[in-house]
Amino acid sequence: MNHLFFRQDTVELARKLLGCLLIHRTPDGVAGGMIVETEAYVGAIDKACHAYRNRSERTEIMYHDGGYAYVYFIYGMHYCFNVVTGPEGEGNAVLIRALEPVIGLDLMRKRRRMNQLRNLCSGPGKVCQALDITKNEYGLDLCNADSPLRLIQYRYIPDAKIGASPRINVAYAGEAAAWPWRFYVKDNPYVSIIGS
DNA sequence: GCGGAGATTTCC
DNA sequence: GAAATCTCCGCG
Repeated sequence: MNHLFFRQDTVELARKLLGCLLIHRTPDGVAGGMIVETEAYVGAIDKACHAYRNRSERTEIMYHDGGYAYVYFIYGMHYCFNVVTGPEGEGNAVLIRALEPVIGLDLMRKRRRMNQLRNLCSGPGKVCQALDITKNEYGLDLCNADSPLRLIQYRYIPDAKIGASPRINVAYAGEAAAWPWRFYVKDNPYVSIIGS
């Protein structure tokens, strides 16, 4: 995947990223999984987006060309991983909310102190803990074949298998709170909220 | 400087 | 249902 791919419309990309593999290589080994749940955030119009009228040191990477990693720290204890999308200057990103574990299962189990496969990567904070993604990964180029953090085409998810819903925990965002910009693979047991 | 709130997870 | 826990931002 190259930067051209990530320059597409952000909501469209949130759908297309389902079925891709996210892989992180560290000195401990390689870990990764298939993306099964995403959320789109669009800076120009979306009150829930960190880059909504808020260009700062923290959000700076969101304004770059698509295909870079945006990682932020939340609630004093968790990291969340996003893919920057769209052309330069817009402030868009797709939050990766859940993976189906594929590579490095034992490494992820160890990092999560958890054996149950369904609880390894079923939430944005869990994904970062299982893959050891922290602020050190902020700004990494996801398109570079030599990068330790990469996105790779893996499975094609047909439209009929894609569900949509409002995004999670953005009630404060006014009318944007109701926009159906969360996407997930239907009937996949590794999404963060079962039954939706 | 200070205070509040947050794209979460976990356990009671 | 609430605690844990910290960084950033806005206010003044």
